[in-house]
Amino acid sequence: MRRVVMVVFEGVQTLDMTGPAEVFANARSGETHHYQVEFAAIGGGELRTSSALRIRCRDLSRLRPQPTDIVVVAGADAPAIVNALADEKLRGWLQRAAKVVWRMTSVCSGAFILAAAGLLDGKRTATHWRGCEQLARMFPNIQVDPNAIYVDAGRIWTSAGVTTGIDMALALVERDVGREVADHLAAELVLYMRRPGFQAQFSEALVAQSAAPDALGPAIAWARTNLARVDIESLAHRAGLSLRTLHRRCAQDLKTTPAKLLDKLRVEYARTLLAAAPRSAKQLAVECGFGNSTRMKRAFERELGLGPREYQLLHAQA
DNA sequence: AAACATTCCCGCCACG
DNA sequence: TGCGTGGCGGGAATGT
Repeated sequence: MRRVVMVVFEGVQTLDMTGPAEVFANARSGETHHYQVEFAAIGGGELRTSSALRIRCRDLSRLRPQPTDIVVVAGADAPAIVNALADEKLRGWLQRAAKVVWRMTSVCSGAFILAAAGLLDGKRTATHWRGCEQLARMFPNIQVDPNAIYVDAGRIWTSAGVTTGIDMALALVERDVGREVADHLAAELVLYMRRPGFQAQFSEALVAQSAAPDALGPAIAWARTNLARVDIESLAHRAGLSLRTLHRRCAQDLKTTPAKLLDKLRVEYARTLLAAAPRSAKQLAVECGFGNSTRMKRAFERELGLGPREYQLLHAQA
């Protein structure tokens, strides 16, 4: 039986710790549990999480890292994470543990703590999409992968935001114990779909809309529900902009171009349709506004690095 | 696979 | 003059 050490601190993001904890604590074959979960913080005692939940935890300083341990470092929002980063004892413990334990992992902004302890140098890393740029700036040696849900860098794993910790934990269970147990767990937790590590962590459409000021936002929202019809011209019209200005606004506000934006929305929509029910490539292409399956295939390859067919196969498991 | 057609992008300039 | 906009046109990218 492995021990899972959930490393927490004052103000820790509740789901970052409870999500993975739930996965590990419920991983079992018949009556046999595979993990024993412990919550630990420097100093121990009682602390408050982000959602005002109070938890009682062990003193991390007194916990001796074991070769079979999995360590999970949770994340937090701005003030709490900064305090955690500054905690020398915490960093020291993590550095010592990293040399010993089976796996060192982080959820969300927990990656900042691992980074501050120097454990991510030269490693590919995932973190919350909002923190990607900052992580890359603060630690230039780290290869931040903004698209990953989680990253398996050998003994060190990092996951993106909040609920992605669950996906990572499931992947770890699958690695340790096997596919069956992981699948069973996913079903128990009523997960809609287990996500592979490389799937984009957020909806392109939502981000595009929130980043787009005034008339462009609603126009994008409209485009999303009319993908079978829109083209660049109608999008511009809808936004009340000329083609030229639409190009400029896309470049400036969304760091993309109109054609690429539409392709992204289309691919994203295709993915949700694919997840909902099987359909022919031709029909899917029409529904998403690609028109034909060749164009759709190319767009998929550009956006995701794999075609619709492979994408579908990959998700058939769930 | 290669030639042909279309669409897209962006520098440039004129306008208010 | 400064600032944002719209239209033009050609070369690049994409699609057929």
